[in-house]
Amino acid sequence: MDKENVTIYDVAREAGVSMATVSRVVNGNSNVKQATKEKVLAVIKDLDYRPNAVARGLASKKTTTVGVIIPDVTDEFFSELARGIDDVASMYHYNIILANSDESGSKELQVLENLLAKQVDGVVFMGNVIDEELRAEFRHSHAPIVLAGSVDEQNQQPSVNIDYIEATKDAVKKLVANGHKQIAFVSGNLDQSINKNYRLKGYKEALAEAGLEYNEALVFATDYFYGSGYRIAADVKNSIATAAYVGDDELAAGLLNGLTDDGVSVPNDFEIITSNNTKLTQVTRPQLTSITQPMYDMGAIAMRMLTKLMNKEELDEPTVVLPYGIIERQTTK
Amino acid sequence: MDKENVTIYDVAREAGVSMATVSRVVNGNSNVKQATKEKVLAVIKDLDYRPNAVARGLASKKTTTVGVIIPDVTDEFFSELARGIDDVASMYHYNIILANSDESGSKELQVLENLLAKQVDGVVFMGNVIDEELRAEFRHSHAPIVLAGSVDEQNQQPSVNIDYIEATKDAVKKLVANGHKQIAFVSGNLDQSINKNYRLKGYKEALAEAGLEYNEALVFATDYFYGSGYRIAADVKNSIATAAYVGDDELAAGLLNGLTDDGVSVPNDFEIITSNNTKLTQVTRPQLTSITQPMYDMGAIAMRMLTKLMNKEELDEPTVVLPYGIIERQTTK
DNA sequence: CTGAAAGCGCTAACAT
DNA sequence: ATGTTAGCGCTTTCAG
Repeated sequence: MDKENVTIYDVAREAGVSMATVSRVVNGNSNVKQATKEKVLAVIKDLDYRPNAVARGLASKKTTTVGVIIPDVTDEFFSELARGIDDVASMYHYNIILANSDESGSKELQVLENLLAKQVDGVVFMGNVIDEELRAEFRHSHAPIVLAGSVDEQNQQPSVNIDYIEATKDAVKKLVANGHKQIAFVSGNLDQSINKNYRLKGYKEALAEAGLEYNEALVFATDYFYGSGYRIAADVKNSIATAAYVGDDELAAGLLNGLTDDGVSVPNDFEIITSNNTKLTQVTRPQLTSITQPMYDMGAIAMRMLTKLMNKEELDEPTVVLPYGIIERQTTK
Repeated sequence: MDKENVTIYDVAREAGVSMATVSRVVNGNSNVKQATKEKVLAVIKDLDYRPNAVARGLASKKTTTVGVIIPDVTDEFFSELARGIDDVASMYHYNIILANSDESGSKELQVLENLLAKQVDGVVFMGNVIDEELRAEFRHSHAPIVLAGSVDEQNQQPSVNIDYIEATKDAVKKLVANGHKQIAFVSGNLDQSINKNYRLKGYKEALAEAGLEYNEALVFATDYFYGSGYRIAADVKNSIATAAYVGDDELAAGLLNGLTDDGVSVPNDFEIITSNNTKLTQVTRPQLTSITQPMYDMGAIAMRMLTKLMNKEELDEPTVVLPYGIIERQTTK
């Protein structure tokens, strides 16, 4: 029942040509007479020949697959990026091996080694803490690696991002402009440099420019879950804050609902501005005012850059910084 | 600069043994003297040898990667499934090639052929319309294929699901029990058999059992976007419906908000029950009452089944039907 | 317990 | 325009 797989050799024999010729027509090499080409094509169809990509990969040293390391596919922010990546990947005839890392350094490292062992032609990495070990693996890698929606303080890898410092700063300034003096900073873990060295930095800069003092009691760091935001609402309510900048939409949704359920009226009693403009921001009531960033495009562009790198082309700009915006909805006045 | 890749041959030479022996220690074959094993391991570490998975795949005819066809990673329902799949895949040392299909028959087919060409050891398929061409490819496939969260009317493939007919029926019956006589059925495209032959069927059965007449004017079929739900709200409001069963959470969230913004008070004036219990259901205000289904587990179990199949083991049960539930939140009384 | 050797199915010079 | 011939880096009999 398991009929033998038909190989390039079979079609060569059947078509009365050499393997090389078959290989040529399969790969669209123009150096083949029209007549032979047709004959070969006919045999291919007849035998239902399907080239073995693994063999091809071994011989050509190209697998036409790229690795994608993602914190969590279930996270709206990253899944949007992943979609952008996959769309342009498939446009260029690449497949993606997707691996969840949970932003765990050890998993990221192990997964990366795994991908490299599988001879991926390149990888796009998403994750916000790049330790020395990982960095070493990046350097060691034969395949190009680009970062998407992920900051690298040392800026050694090609990457595509928005300016997180400025974006956060703008968001906080908006709150300042609305008259707030006590603004909470709510984010994920401060071990992640995107939170500590980018968002928090932008937050501080905005305060400084407004002549407001930085107060650690207004910094709430947790994780990225809705429930965490909901739970932290009580603490925020009990603080002296009258508004909050939030680094993640699920967190913001949780905070908003927690506050609302606790009798706080947003935006009348409290204003909120969040960061990613995912679908969630339109679902909550009131709808969340948010920084906007082009997640899909970030993924798409990162992948496009990767195709160039894999093709040994020069990058015009190794670090692309995309524009962000702020969309005012109903959690700010 | 591009230092030559170190191959199994290099370590064999360096360790003074044959390639076969190196291969044995790399693969944990017990037939190696402890001393030789240690020597080889030392050389491997020394040379930083990394086995080439592509070569391995060609020689062994196993790639330890499985294909995953998903309608859209960005869809919460499917991304949860994907996470379950990836987690058990990595537990069994498989990687997944993830491909978005947008439920387009032609893309699904093309992607499947592609995956098969890459010699994946198996595939898990998510998608709700399986046409004859695709089915033929399934049959033709050398690699086992299991369906996850996707119905197959002909039930030819191993699959894991919940009982969509019963679940929908229960949901609608709940609405009936709450006194409703005019219940709207809101879903994605009726071309998808999950909507037409499962959900709608369950809906009709519930009506029939309640002695209620089926009324086509109460059937609203659109797609799976929040905006579509929001837009359709007006039509629903203008219909004679006093409650709705909705086949998708984004759609339900849209409907809910559309209705609310239009002055309809849920659940007082109108009740809603949705289907997937994704994160969204807790974010909306009022929170959505929903059918619950174990998305993550469905993915995990599907992948677990696949590992058995790839291992030539028998499946106890080719069609696993997981339990569902209904969680009452605030869009029903 | 270890080695020799034959592939796995294809690409890529190099000839012709 | 087409064929010959080496590999690609590893696994896997088969011997010993």
